[in-house]
Amino acid sequence: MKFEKIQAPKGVREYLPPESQSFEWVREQLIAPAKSAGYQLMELPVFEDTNLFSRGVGESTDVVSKEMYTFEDRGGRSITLRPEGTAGVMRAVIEQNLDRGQLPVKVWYSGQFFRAERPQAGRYRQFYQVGIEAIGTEDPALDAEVIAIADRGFKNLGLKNYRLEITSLGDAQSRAAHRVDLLAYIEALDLDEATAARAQINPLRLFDDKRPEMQSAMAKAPLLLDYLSPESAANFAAVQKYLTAMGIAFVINPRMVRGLDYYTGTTFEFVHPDLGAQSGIGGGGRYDGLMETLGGQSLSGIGFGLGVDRALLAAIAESTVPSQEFTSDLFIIPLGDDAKEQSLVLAQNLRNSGIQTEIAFGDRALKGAMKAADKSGARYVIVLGESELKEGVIELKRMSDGVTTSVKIGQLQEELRRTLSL
RNA sequence: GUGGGCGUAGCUCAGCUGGUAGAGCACUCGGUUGUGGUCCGAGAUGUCGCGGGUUCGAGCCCCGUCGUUCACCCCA
Repeated sequence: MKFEKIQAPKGVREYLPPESQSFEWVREQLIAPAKSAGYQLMELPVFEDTNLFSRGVGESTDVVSKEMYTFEDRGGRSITLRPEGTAGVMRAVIEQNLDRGQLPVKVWYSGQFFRAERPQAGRYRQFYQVGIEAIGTEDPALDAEVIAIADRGFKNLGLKNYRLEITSLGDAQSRAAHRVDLLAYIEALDLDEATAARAQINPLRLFDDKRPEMQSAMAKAPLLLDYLSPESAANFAAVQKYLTAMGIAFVINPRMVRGLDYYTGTTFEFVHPDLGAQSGIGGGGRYDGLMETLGGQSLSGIGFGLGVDRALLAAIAESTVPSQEFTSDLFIIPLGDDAKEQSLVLAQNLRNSGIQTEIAFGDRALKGAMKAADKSGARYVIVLGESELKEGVIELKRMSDGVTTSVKIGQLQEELRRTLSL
C-alpha cells in the first residue's frame, strides 16, 4: 500500500539544514540591536480576533480586504492569522495595561505572519518578521532611534547595497490639505476603471504604481511633503538631523506609500535593489491614532517590521552569509552491544560538560561509520570496541590530519576539553 | 485575483523532426582481519506532476488540473 505524498501548503518557505542556520543567523543579527537598546521581548499569538486587523490595519487596505487568512473557530468566533505585527502588540499593551507605567513601552517581537497573496520571489504566504514598537512618547529622537535600530540590523548582516528611504505623512491637517489638491489632480487624469477605484480608496496609492504611463502621469502630482504643517515639518527636520548625526545615510522619498492605513508622521522603508520586484526588506513608521482606534488611550507609537526571509535573500545576493558548516567535537563509533550501551553513557557525560558529541547508529560497517563521522564534520573520532572496553584506553583520532593519540577513557573528557580549549 | 515560463531518479539536468528513459553528483556495499576524505569495482532508485485526448505508438502533440517560478495588483 502506497500512500499519496502530502505537500506543503502553497507559498510557504521552509528552511532546512544547512540553510536553516543562515536563517537563524539573520534573525539573530536583526534582533540584537533592539535588545541592546533596551527593548524587551513580547511573545504574542499568531491568531487574533479578526476585528483587530479590520479595525486596526484598515478595511481599505489590500492586506485586510483580500489577503487575510480568516476562519471561524469552534465557538463561532472569527479568527485571523496575523498579517502584520503592530496591531497585536497594541492589543496586548492595551489589554494588559502596559501603557500605565514607564513610557515609552519598548518591545520587540519575531515570528511568522500570513498573507494569502500570490507567491513570488521574496513573497510568501507565511513569512517571518522581526519588529519593534516604542509606544507612548512623541519625540523625533525616538523616531531616529527606531530607524537606527533597523539600520544597525541590516549593517550587522554586512549589507551595503540597501538604501533607507524616509518621508513624513504629517499630521491630520497636513494630510487633509494635501488630499484635496491630490484628488483634484487625479480627477483630471484619464484613468482606467481599476486605477480610478484604487484612487477612490486611497489616492496616495497611485504614487506606487509601477506602470510607466502612471509614473509619468503622477510626475507632477502634488506631494504631501509640501503640505506639512509647521509642527510636522519641524518634527521631520529633527528626525533628519538626528539621523545625520548618527551617520545614517537616507534619501527622502516624497512618493513613498505604505500599505497599512495607520501610519502618520515619520515613515520609512529599507529597499534592496537585488531582490527582484519585492525589494522592501523592512519598513515602518509612526502611528498616532492606532491605539485609540483599538480602544486604548490616545498615545502615539512608532515601530518597524523587518522581513527575515528577504533580509536573507539580500545577504545571499551580497554574499555576506558566513559559511555555517555544521561541526561537532566528537563522533563515537561503537562496535558491539556492550560498546553501544557504553557509548550512550559516555556521550551523555561528554555532552553534559559541553562537548558536542555524536554517535554512529545502526550497526554499520566501520568504514561506513567513519564516512558518516567525516560528513558530520566532527573534529575527533573514537572507536569503542571490545579491546577498548577491556583495556580502558581509546585512540582519539583527529580528523583534520588523521593523527591519533592514546587516551584513557576516564580522561577523555579532560583531554577533549583541553585540545578543544573549552 | 490576472498573465508568461517550467514540472524527467535524492540533487542538477540531458532526452534530436512522437517509437515505452540516461548522465554527473549523492547514496549503499566491496577492494581480506577494526578506521574517513583520493582512486577502482559493483549496486539500488523513476506509474517522465496528475487526469483525459490525438496516434499503431507520447517524456516529447492537444485540453484540463495541481504544483512551481517570474511579473502585475499589493507588500516584509
